[in-house]
Amino acid sequence: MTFGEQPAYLRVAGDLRKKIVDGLLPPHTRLPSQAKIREEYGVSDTVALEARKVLMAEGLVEGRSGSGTYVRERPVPRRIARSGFRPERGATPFRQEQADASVHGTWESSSEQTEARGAVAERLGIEPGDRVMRTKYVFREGGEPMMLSTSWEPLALTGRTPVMLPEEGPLGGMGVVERMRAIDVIVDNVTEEVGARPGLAEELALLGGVPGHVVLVVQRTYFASGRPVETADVVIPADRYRVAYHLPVK
Amino acid sequence: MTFGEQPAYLRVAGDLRKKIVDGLLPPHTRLPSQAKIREEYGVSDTVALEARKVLMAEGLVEGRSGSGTYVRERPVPRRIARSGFRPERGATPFRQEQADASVHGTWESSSEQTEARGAVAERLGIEPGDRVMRTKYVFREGGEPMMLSTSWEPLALTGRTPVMLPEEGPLGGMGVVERMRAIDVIVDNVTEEVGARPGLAEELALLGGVPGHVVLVVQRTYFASGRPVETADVVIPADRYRVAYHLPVK
DNA sequence: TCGAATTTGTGCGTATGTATC
DNA sequence: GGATACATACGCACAAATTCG
Repeated sequence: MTFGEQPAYLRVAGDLRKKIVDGLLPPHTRLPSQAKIREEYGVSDTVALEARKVLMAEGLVEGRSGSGTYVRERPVPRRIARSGFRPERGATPFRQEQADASVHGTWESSSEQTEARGAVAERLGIEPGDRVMRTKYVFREGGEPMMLSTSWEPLALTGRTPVMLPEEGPLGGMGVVERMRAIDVIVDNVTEEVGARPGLAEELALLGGVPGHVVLVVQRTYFASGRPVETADVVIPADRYRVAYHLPVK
Repeated sequence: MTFGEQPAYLRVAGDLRKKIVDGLLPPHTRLPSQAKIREEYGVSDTVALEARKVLMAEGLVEGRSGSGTYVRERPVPRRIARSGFRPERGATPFRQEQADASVHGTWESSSEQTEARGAVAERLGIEPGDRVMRTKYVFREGGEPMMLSTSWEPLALTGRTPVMLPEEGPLGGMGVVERMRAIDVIVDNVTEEVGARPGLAEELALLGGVPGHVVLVVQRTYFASGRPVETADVVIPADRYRVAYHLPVK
C-alpha cells in the first residue's frame, strides 16, 4: 500500500539507517531479524528483505547467514598526505595528528621492462609499444597492507642510467623526484586524479578486504618542464584511508 | 532449482554481463525484457528481476520504467579540477569546479541556521552547539545532477554581515573566497580530503544512481590565517567523475 | 553429540501501480 | 486508449548456516 511518496522498503531502510548513524544501533549489534522487521513495521517479508539489502549495498550492515545482520564497524579513515600537503610546522593549525598515516612503513616492489599500452602511453606522452619500466609496490603500515601502486617510467629517459631501477642502486627507494634529479631531470609539477570504484578481487586479496569494498584510485603523473617522466596508479582501500591535499589560495 | 553451484540470478546476470562487455549488447541497446529473460533462460520472474538488479547495481545497465532496461554508456570519468587557485575574479565555485567540463551549469541551494555538531565543529575549530549557517547545494550540468554539497560557515564570523547568506545579496553565489574578502577575511589556504564510500539511497536518488553506487566525498575546509572559515562535504558520483589536483613540486 | 529453533539467502507465483510507447 | 515493461509489494517455500539447549 502506498500511503505516502517513497516506497516502503526505503522508508524502513531509512528508519534503520537513522538508528545506526545516531548510534542507537552501534557497531557489532544485530539488526532486528527479517521476521521482527516485518512485524515491527507492519510490512511484508519482501519489504523487510529489500530494506536490508539497501543497507547492505550502502556498506552499513553485513549479513551473516544463519546468524543475523550486523552493523559494521566504520573506522574513521586515516589521512594519507599526498603531494602538496606540507604542514608548515609551527605557526599553522594543520595539526599533523598522530592519526595520520605516515608513508614510512615497509614496502615490497618488483620491476620489469615492458611495453607501454594505450592509456599509460597517453599519460606518459609516448607511443604505444615504447619500452617502459613498470614497478609494482605493496606498501604496508604496521604489517597491514595499506596501498598498492604500479608505476611506469619511460626507458627512453632512465634507460642505461644508474636510476633505471627504482629500488636499486645508491638512490634506491628514494622517490621519483630525487632519482630524476640525479640524472638532471628536474621534476617541477605533479597531477593527481582521484577516482573510486569497487575493488577488484585481486586488489582486495592483497589489501585484505572483501569483495565489494570500495577503493580509491589515484592516477599520479610527475612532470619535468611539461614533460611526463613518471605515472602511477595508486590503489587505496577507502574504508581505511582518505587522501589529503593542502593548497594555497590566491 | 539449484543445478550448479551459484544462484540462478547470478548465472543469468553473468551471462548478460558477458554479452555487454563483449560488445554483443552495445550501449543504448535494450536488454531482453523480464519476460524474455524468463523464457530464454527458463527461470522465474523473480530471478530475471534479481539478475537485472545486479547489473543495475554494477552500473552496467539502467532501468527505465515502462520502456526497458538499457545498456549504459560508460564514459571515461570526467575531471573536476580542484585547485586552490581561483581562475578569475567573479568566477563562481561551480565554474571552477567544473573546469574541464562544460561551463553551463545550474545549481539550487537552500540555507538554514543550525548548530554545529561534533565533526563539523571540530573541522571549524568551534564548540559543538555553536551556531552555523548550513547551505545545501545540488549542482547540475545539462540538467544532469553532478554534485551535491553541504557547507557550513560559523555565524560568529558572518552573522550580521551582508554575506551571511551565501546565495543572497550583491555577492550571492560568488564563492567563499570573494564573499569572505568582502568582510575583510582573507582566505589563503584550503585542505581537501578525498574519500569514497557506497552512496546513500538519498544521495543516489538525487544524483541519479542506484543503491550501491560509489561516491567520492571531498571534505574541504577553507582557512584564513590559520583559522577555518568554511567547511564542506562534496559528494560526487564516482562512475562519472574524478577530482583532479595539479600541484607544484617543492 | 544431537537436534530443534532461528535467520539469512534464494527462489517461485502473483498482483498492482505507473511510466512509456 | 491499449499494450508493454519496469517497480513495488505480498505470501510462501526451502536450503544452508548458525545458535543453543
